[in-house]
Amino acid sequence: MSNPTKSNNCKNCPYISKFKNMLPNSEINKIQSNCMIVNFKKGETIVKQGSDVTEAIYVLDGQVKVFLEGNKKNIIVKLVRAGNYVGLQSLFLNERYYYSISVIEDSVLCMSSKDFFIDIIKKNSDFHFEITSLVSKCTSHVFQKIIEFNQKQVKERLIDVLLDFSDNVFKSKEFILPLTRKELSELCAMSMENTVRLLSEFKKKKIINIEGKKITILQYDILKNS
Amino acid sequence: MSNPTKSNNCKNCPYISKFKNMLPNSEINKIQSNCMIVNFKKGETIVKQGSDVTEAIYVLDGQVKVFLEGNKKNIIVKLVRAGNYVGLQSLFLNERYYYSISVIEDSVLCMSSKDFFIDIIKKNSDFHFEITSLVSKCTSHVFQKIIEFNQKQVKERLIDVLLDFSDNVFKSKEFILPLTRKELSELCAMSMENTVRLLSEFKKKKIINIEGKKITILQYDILKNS
DNA sequence: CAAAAAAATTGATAACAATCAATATTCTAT
DNA sequence: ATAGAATATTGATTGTTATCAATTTTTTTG
Repeated sequence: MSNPTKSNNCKNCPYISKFKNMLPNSEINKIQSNCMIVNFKKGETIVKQGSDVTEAIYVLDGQVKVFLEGNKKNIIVKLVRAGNYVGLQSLFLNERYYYSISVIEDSVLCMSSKDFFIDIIKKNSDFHFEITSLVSKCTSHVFQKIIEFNQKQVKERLIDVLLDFSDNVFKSKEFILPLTRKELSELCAMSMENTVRLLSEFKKKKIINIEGKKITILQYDILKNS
Repeated sequence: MSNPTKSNNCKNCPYISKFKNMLPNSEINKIQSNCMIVNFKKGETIVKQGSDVTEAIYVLDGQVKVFLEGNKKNIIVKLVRAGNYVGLQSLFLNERYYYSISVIEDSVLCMSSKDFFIDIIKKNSDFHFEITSLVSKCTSHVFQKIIEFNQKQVKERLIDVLLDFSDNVFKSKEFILPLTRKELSELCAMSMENTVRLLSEFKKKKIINIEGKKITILQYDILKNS
């Protein structure tokens, strides 16, 4: 983490503009003078499981992971990319963080204090409603994870993650995995050895190609139906 | 489901009074004339996975389960008792229900239409904030479930459920399980056979006693540390 | 650049938990 | 009250996935 700076222009922020029609200019000005831009380097921790919730956190650039720290292994609940809040679901509870957040590629975050943020949403019902929807969407996502982790086997879970990267994140059959093998396994809630083994199996069958972190999906349909 | 009736007095409803200080009387009157009291019998379905979200649902009496319907087995994500909303997290999304809700003991529900409910929260920021907090709490709960299901073994999961009933639900070492063995296993995300096997094991070791659905925790500390 | 550390890979083994199967018990409805 | 259905129980077996171990490759850092 380095160089927290004041925002100089929320109105032109490509991400915050999503909320422009929910907030009058006067409120955006208030947000601008109350938020802080902070740079994080890959690997740095933004939020540590068990710590106090003091800030609303918005990812302006880069990508972060939300994960649960277990005894030996972690589980990555989701990746959050630029243009999204992260950790919103803890902002409205008098509880400590029950998960950690760290940075998987150099990132820029926008932070506002919890009290300030709550004040803003209470005074702007459309924005408030949007925030409620976002928390709901997070809940929905976690429900899906429960299905994913408990009703599917490791192979299917890994395939789902690969297809998600291809279909939704990079929108390309070829992409650079922004995760280590260990992180990939944490995202699938399985052991790293099995992750590697399955990737090798797919490669041997020429369903995908792997060069380090570069993955190419060669036979999309076969992968999808494996 | 039977006999939907108009509410006759929200102000004296022991549950809704939790929100009294967040809503002016005029709004409570509006809620009263816009909500419907519905009785459900044990086993009946309130919400079917995949169906449209049209109502805000509040459990006035009884108990319901929220569960994910998988291919062969279900997973119960949570039990919701009297005095709580259920399914709130779907009310603010333009998505269908991604889970089902059904009744595990005869229950009385209070239902308001989605649009009406959203209108109410948008006009009452304290109540709105409370609803946001409740959705957040739900998210928090589901996160815990991910840990529970993925970092703990079946034995520990079953123990956790038994202790939760003893400590938090019935606040007694002896209680009548409101679930079948199959439902208990779905709450622990494990097979029914293993659930029964483990219960039998605990009984044989005289850690608990079982007579049908009546469970008595005989050696609390040993159970807790098993 | 070299040494050390971290990450990735592969094989062998073990543990956990699901499934299958058979039977017993309890509940439900006529 | 009784038949049929649903639920519960126990044992045997199988399959999946984690763990352990050993090695290779890549990355980091002094």
